[in-house]
Amino acid sequence: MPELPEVEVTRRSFADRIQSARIVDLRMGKPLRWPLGVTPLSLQGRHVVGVRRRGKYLLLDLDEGLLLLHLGMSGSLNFAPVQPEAGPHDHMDLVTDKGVLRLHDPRRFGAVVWAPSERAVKAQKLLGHLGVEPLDGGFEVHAFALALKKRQSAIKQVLLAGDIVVAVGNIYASEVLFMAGIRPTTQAARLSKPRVARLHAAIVQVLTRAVQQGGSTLKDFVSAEGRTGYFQLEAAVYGRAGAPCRVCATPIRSLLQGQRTTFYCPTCQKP
DNA sequence: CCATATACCTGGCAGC
DNA sequence: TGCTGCCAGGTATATG
Repeated sequence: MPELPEVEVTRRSFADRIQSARIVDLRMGKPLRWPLGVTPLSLQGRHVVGVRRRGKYLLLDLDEGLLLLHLGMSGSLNFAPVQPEAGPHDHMDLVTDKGVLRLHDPRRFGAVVWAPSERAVKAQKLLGHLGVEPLDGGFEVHAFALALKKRQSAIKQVLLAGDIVVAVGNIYASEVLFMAGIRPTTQAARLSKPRVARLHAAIVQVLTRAVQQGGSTLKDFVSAEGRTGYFQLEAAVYGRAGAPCRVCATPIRSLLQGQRTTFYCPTCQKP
């Protein structure tokens, strides 16, 4: 579910409301991707200092240590003054004096991990080799082009790998390549400088627009205040195999790349 | 170092 | 109606 826009929309939907909240309790449900790494009891009395995003991870900074949250494929957060009794897929309740932050995650690919510091997070090899943030101003065309020159695999898979630029997932990789007019199977290293520049601009534009639209709700994404996203309504190619291209009416095609489905327009996107 | 495959887990849906 | 197989927004890890 959650790529950069969904994670960012989620962050914005509760960051201010949980700011300075005091942790009363932490209740964990079924096991997630990794163990919490600390006893929930020891978090009682800590305060939430801020909520940041790094790639698709959310970082809850506490006055001592931090909680690292990941939504996996099917996760969503909800922040409300009071939560009803937890259902079978609610696996974390962070109870604070300002409200309860609940993680709902049917597939349990998500994670909640405590670390004493960001240095410790890296030591646990969690936020290992993440690339640059595409919307932070540190995303430079020239460095992007240089990095792509070193990669022989298909551009779609290089974008998904996230070690050059983070947080572009399976939906937005297809969308970004459509906007840039680039065939997803094109070898990254073979892209000309002007085409890399178009791709760079497309990444920034598509992700910015998707955040504005509240993310994409394909199935069940909702922000922490329960809002669905609208970007999927304007998706050019994702999920539209067989449907006419919105630009040239050629039927959109799909293919498998590294076990993930890719969508593209064979006319608008050149190898 | 690089590239690709695999595992994790559950629910929804098409097809029989 | 009920079963089976396949698909789904991610990513650390193993393997070549």
